Amino acid sequence: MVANAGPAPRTRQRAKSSQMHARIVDAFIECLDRHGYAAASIGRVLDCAGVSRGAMQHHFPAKADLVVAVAERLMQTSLEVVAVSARRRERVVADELAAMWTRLVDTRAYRALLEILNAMRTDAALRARVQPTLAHWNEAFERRALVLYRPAGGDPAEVRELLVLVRCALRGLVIQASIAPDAALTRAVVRRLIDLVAPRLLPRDADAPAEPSPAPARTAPRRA
Amino acid sequence: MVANAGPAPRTRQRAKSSQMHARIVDAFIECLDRHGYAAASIGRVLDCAGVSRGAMQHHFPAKADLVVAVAERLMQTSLEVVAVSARRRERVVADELAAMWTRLVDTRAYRALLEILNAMRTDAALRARVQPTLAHWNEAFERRALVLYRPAGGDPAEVRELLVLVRCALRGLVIQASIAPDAALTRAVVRRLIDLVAPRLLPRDADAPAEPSPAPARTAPRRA
DNA sequence: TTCAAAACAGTACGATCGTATTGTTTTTGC
DNA sequence: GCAAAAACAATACGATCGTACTGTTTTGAA
Repeated sequence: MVANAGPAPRTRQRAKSSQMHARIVDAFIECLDRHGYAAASIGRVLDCAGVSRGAMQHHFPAKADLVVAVAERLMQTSLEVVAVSARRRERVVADELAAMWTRLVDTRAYRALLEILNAMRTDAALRARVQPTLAHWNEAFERRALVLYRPAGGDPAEVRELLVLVRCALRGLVIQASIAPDAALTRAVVRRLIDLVAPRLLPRDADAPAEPSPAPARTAPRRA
Repeated sequence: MVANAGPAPRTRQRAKSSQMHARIVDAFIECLDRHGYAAASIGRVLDCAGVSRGAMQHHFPAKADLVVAVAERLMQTSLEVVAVSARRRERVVADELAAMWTRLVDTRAYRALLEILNAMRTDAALRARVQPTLAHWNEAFERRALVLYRPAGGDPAEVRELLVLVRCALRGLVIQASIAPDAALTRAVVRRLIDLVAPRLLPRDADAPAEPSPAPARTAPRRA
């Protein structure tokens, strides 16, 4: 529950504290990515971060606190990544979706988050604690999406459902790419997904016309 | 490595043995689905199956043996499910994809398999042991797919890539549906996926013409 | 019938997990 | 400067994990 955000640490103590806090969190993220949720034990995180057991106990009285803190930080980070990616002026839908893979999903941070999300499936207590942040995360995504895109088919639910579909597909692709590494296939699948979804999402404020997409985009024209 | 398939058990001993074998495997699958990979400990499986530690030791000397056996059984089972689903005469692509969700993915068995697949991401030893079966599994899927479907775009790689996309999307949707249960949204996303993919997969042997798909299928016409 | 092997049962052991506990250093408010 | 609190360090403990080990029953071939 320690507020990590902001330039807060005025005193010297809080500076050291939040620095240690960040070291633990970063180490846990790395352990999640490299060893998975089950093997991301406290001892391993301690070794990875180079901190003592007492420090861990002080900042995170229980392991669940650490997991929740990391989950919340990862979700916040992912929102920032998406925001940065959208602040660009180009606004080509296909490029934004492609960036969603390279900059957001195919990332150490997202793989770590995926481990937590998957753990939430069977851990009711964890699910209950992360649920609020997760809901806020989803809402933020959808609110942004509805501002940026309008459905090609006219159905207002289409944007939301398509973006859930994209997220799920990329999520599943992370696992696929990890257990059967085939970079060419992975790239091809991402492109297929984009070719299918992008024509149905039209940019809302036309700073640039950016792909009016009258044609259903047959066989991946290598992007316009 | 005990051959599970076939009507083999001629003797009384082998009958009992394979029965016990199946009980352990089934219990492990249920534990994987309900508690996740990390919490699917031997003790829990023992309680769930109601067998002794000695029996477990006899049939599966190490836990990895159990995991591998279960992974292989689950993959084999999923192949059978797909085969049954394809033997029907209707051959409507959209229906087949829909069945892939309800009969294959949204299933206790597949959730268990997903736990193992996800564990393979970070467990190199497990990945190495399951890799051959996994490769065979993927090949079988793709071979069948290439027999049943032809690409609407002419690109022969399209069928393979689209089916990988479908599998990944449904895989990610399993997690989504578990951590944020919204049955309506889940169904809607599955339908969106089908509406996007089905028009690009044409049935090969036209027992029935079954959806020639000249129109790109705009807003989910509730299935033909 | 006999005997060895398979099948199962139950206990024991070392390792590791998460957490509680106690002690030491550093920082801060007064 | 000083007491209190925060921050960090280090050890200890109970629980659980996976596996090894020893005993008992059942089975199949001779």
